[in-house]
This record gives sequence, structure tokens and C-alpha cells, in this order.
Amino acid sequence: MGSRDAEATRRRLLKAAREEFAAYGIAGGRVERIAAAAQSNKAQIYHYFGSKDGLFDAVFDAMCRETVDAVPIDAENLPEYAGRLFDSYERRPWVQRIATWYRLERAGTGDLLSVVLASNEAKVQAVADAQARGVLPAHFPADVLLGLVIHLSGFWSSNVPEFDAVVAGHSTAARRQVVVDAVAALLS
Amino acid sequence: MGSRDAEATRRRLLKAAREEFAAYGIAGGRVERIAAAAQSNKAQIYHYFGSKDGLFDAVFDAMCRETVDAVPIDAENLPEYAGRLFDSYERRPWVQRIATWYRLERAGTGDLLSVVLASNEAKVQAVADAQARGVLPAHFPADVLLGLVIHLSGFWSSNVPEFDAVVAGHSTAARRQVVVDAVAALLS
DNA sequence: GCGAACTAACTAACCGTTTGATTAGTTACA
DNA sequence: TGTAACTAATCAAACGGTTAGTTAGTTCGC
Repeated sequence: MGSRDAEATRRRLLKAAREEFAAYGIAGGRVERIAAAAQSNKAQIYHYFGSKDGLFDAVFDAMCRETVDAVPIDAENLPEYAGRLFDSYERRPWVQRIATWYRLERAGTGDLLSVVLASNEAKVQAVADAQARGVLPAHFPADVLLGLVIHLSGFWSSNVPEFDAVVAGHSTAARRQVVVDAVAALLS
Repeated sequence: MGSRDAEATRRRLLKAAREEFAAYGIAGGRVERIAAAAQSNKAQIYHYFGSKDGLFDAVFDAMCRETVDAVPIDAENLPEYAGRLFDSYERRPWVQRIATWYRLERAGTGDLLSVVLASNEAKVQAVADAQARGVLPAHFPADVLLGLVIHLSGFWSSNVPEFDAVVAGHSTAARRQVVVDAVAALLS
């Protein structure tokens, strides 16, 4: 128990790495801090994950799998789908930041994550089907519509501080409602 | 001319820094590369800008001033305003990336840029006025509405590569139209 | 006691920042 | 006008701290 549990150590490292990378990104994140926060050792990181980049990949991969599982698409009710995405960001605040770091620091390097690609394709298909059935309007192509919905769901974590200062003071519930309403308006 | 023009050197450094920071961010950007790309010297950076962070601030500040000047708000026609923002991102592709690095790496450190704050406040006021006149619908508060419009204008530069791969193949004109249409839908 | 888990100490490279000196342009004065 | 004194611009080299990655040895469960 505790002191010699490889799986637990791996988990502690992953969790600490998630915090560190969410806060500082890949270039800014410090392996030493991650090891210390996980009450472990730098060498363990290289033993379990091979490299700093490998550690970030593991964090990102795990995060993507969780997110894909956590919020299945409901093409019949995209406003509520966006609301649930919003909820998932509230529950796991690192998701948006890690995804953004990934986009900025990892674009073009290495392969795309097939689990995410497949999930996106399936979601586009679900939207396209709903459009074909007439449940969803067709004034946007399915891929674009899905993209807009996902994009809007991240509205509140995308603003520069100078804008946040101007929009301050909305409750979580109100912020969620904005996302839901905005997606609903998109479908009108 | 050329070899001893302080202002020109400053400009070359700023331009090189803009490219470097847009590509790699603050932590990832390399002072050495910036100096080399500007055909100058590391020490010049410290002479003109004090520090790496000071250099980034100068880049960000200049960029904000340009953007604020380049795209004045037109509260009577928000879809077209969003379209013009989209155009400005196409023309100056580094804007969105620098703004994102700023948000991720600089949030909470130092003061907010008053030029941006003032511009945002004025824009919110313009939207609120238009709402009061009945030119704009009032189902979103003015600050939120403006935020959504700006957020939507950046739609195409905000997606993770795994999503870009799925939405590939839309022309610039089509992408612009999506932004305009999405904002129009928001106002319905 | 064997192998897996763990760790402190180490290293080699990197990188932001500074130094100290050189060069080019400008002013002042005879 | 000629030149000495001054200022601003430039740069190569070095410094000191940091950091990703490694090693070689120790501890512990089975």
C-alpha cells in the first residue's frame, strides 16, 4: 500500500503533470515541480513516460478519453449538449487550458489522436443525420455546425483578461444559460 | 542609413519578436532566435525593451493598438463587424495566437492594458446604446453580446488540430460567411 | 534474494541577462 | 574647416542560474 504502488505513482504523476501543464504549458512546465508535487522523483517520470513531451501526451490523451466519454453528443438537443460541455469545463477546469496549450504548442508535431478524430467524425455524422431527418436546420454544414456549438460552449474560458474585467459578475448558472441560449439562437 | 538607425532596429526586433512569440509563446520563445532573425544582437533587446517579458509586452501593446484602430465597432451591423474582425485575423495571422499566449501566460501578472480596457468599455456602451434604440435585440446583456460576437469572429482559429482535420476544405470566403451568418443568427 | 520501484546526486546543455569594449554619428570650439 | 569630446548604437563573449535527462545505487514486497 502506498509507498510501492506503481500504478498509484503513475496516477499521482499524471495528476501533478495535468496541473503543471494546465498552468504553465509544455515549454513553461517544469519536470522538477511535477515530480515534487506528486511526491515522487524526476527519474520516475522518465521511467514511466519517457520524456516531458511523452508525459504531456499521456495527460492529453487521458483527458481526451475522459471528455469523450463524459459528454456524449445529443444531436437532437444541441443547446443542452453545449450546456453539458460547459458543465464539464466547470467540473474539470484544466480541460480548456490543456487543449489550448496543445493547439498552440503541439500543432503539426506528431500524429493526431485517433480517439479524438473518430469521436469528432461520429459527432459530425450524428449532426448530419439529424439534419437529414429535419430535426436540425441545414443552413450550416454539419461539421461547421458542430464546430460552432463546441466553440460556443467554451465561450467563457476564451476571453483575454481585459475582456473578462468588463464582463465580470455573471453567475455560473447565468453563464451556462448564455451558452445554451446562444446555441439555440444559432439553430433558429 | 541602415546600419545605425535605432528606430529601424527597434522595429526589426519587434517584428521578429512577434513572429517568435506567435510561434512559441513567451516561455518557448528564444531571445537568441529573435535577435538573429532581426539581424541584431541579444543585448539590443535588453537595451530597447529591458527584458524578454518587456519585449513581449511591447509586441502585445503594439498589436492591441493596431487592432483597436483597424476594426472600429459598428453596433448597427454586428455581423459585418464580425466579418471585418475575421478579415483582420486573416490579414494578421499572429493576432489570435499572441492574444491566446497572453491569456495563458500573462493572466494575473501585471496590469491590464488600459487601451484595451477602454476600447472594450466603449464597445459595450455602443452595443448597449443600440439595444436601447431597438436596433439590437436585448435577449443578451450588452457585454455578453459583444463577447459572443468577438468570440465567434475567432471561430476558425480556435480549433484543436483534430477538429480542423474534420472541418477541412472551406474557402476563406466560406469561412468568413460562417462567421457573419452565425452572428446574424445570434441576433434573431 | 530477486526484480521492480524508488531516489539522490550528477551532467551537459541551454538560456536569459550583463559586461565591457568598439564603432558610427553629432556637437562644439578654435 | 578640422578635430576633439561626447553621445548613441552595436556586438562578441562570458556569467550564473536553471533544466531536461541520466546514472548508479538503495529499498522493499514477494
